[in-house]
Formats: sequence, structure tokens, C-alpha cells
Amino acid sequence: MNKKYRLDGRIWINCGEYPSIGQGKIELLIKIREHGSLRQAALEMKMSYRQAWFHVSNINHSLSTPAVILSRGGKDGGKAVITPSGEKLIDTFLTIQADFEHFLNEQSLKPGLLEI
Amino acid sequence: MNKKYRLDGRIWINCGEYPSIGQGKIELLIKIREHGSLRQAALEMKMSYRQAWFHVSNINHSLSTPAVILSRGGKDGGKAVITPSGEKLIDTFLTIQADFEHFLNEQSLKPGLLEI
DNA sequence: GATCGTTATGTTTTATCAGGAATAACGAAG
DNA sequence: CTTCGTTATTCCTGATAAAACATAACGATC
Repeated sequence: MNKKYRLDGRIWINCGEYPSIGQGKIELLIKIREHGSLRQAALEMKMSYRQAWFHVSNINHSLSTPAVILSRGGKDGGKAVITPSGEKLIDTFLTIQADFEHFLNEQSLKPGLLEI
Repeated sequence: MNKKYRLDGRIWINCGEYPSIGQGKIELLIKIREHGSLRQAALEMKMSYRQAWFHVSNINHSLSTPAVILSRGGKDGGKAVITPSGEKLIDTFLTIQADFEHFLNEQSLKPGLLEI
């Protein structure tokens, strides 16, 4: 039947009493940085605007400094800007995530998991 | 507001097309080993018997060799026994889980996460 | 001050899932 | 052949989460 198993997992940043931040929210931040628009970011992630807005709201409340500045009105109707604090969050998470994937691969190759 | 963040996460054994095996199922296996009874294990985990039964069924279908042998009838009404294969599964997972927790602690202390 | 595209938020509907209730099946022991 | 406690399985209902829908607020530009 099953000949191969591999270790899988997820990590996130625990913010105490506030909502955690993981892969999904980080990807959203990256899309926001790319487009400068929350709506565009949500569309590209096939996520409802509402949900994306809640994500951003949660992220900003979880951190001591906002990661995204949203503003409405104006020439383009509004915009979304990643702050330096947001940039640092993205960078830190991606670095840790890379280490984590290395850990998963390493453990997947160990005899224990292969011999179940 | 928030002064401290820490890295958190979960791992599980990916069994391809079959359901994955993680902390919860492993804990159930340990309780089963302890009591020799699926019902008792479910009770102690504050889990419905139904759910526990599905867990065991999924585990056995995910592996090439069953981890638990369930039998009904007899003097005590029935019993649940962990196979050597199940023992190995428990042992392997706990070992990896310990390494993973070490990884989480290590990363939580790195400057990146503390300085967000 | 009218327009426009975006941000902001409330309401309603739908889909999914967890849990409980109920009941059958089983087989050693007496 | 009756009893007993457990395993095995179906069905139903309430809770919760996700999505859809609707609409207000905003402000640079013209």
C-alpha cells in the first residue's frame, strides 16, 4: 500500500492574546506590496476582499507597529502600503520558513520515518 | 502593546492520499496502549467514541501495517491492542516532535523574531 | 460638487462539521 | 443460552465557519 511517508508541518508567529501570523497572511502582505492595493491582492489570492481586510486588521493589531497602512479616497480610490515594520515581518518569516522546510526534509529522510 | 512573539507550529506525517497522522492521533494511540480499550482512551481524551474510532480506522488505513488491532466480544466486551508497528509509529513521532520543539525554541530566541 | 475606484462594514445565506442519540454485532464466561 | 461491556455504524440536529450580498465612506481629480 503505502511505501513512503514524509514529514509535513506548519509554523506561525504566536502573538500572545492576539491572532497568530502564518503563511497565508505573509503571502497576502507580499501581494499587497506588489500591487499597492488590498483589493488587487485579495483578487490574486482568490480571497474575498472582506477576508483580506480582516487579515490586515488582525496583523496590525497583533504587532506593536502596523505592517500595512490602508487609506481610501483619492485619485486611485485608495491604496495599501507596507511599512518598514511590515517588510521586516515578511523577511523574518520567510527566513524562518526556509529553515523549517530544511528541517522537514532532513527528518523525512531519517530511517525512522521510512521504516514505519 | 506586544513585547514578545514566539514561533509556534505543528508537524504531522503525510501519508500521501491517506489521512495524515499528527499529535492527536499519536496521543490517542498512547492512551489505547495504556488502557487496552478504545472506549477508555476516548473517555480520557474527552473525545467521542465515534471520533476515536474514526481516528483508529484512519491510522490503520494510512499505514501499510495496522497500528491497532480492535476486537469485540469476549470476557471484557472487547479490547484494543497496539501492534509493534504502532509502537514504532509512536516512538518515531515522539522523537521527531522533540526535535521540532527544540527547533521552535531555537528560532524563538533569534534576534529576527524578537525585533519585529 | 460630481465622479470614480478603493477602503470599510453590516447583514444574510449557505455549506461544513462536530456531537449526541440510538442501536446492532460480537463472543467469552457463567 | 443469557448476560455483559465493548466494538461498530447509522442518522439527525445544532453550532460554527465561510461565502455572498449589499452599501456606506472617502478624497484627489476634474
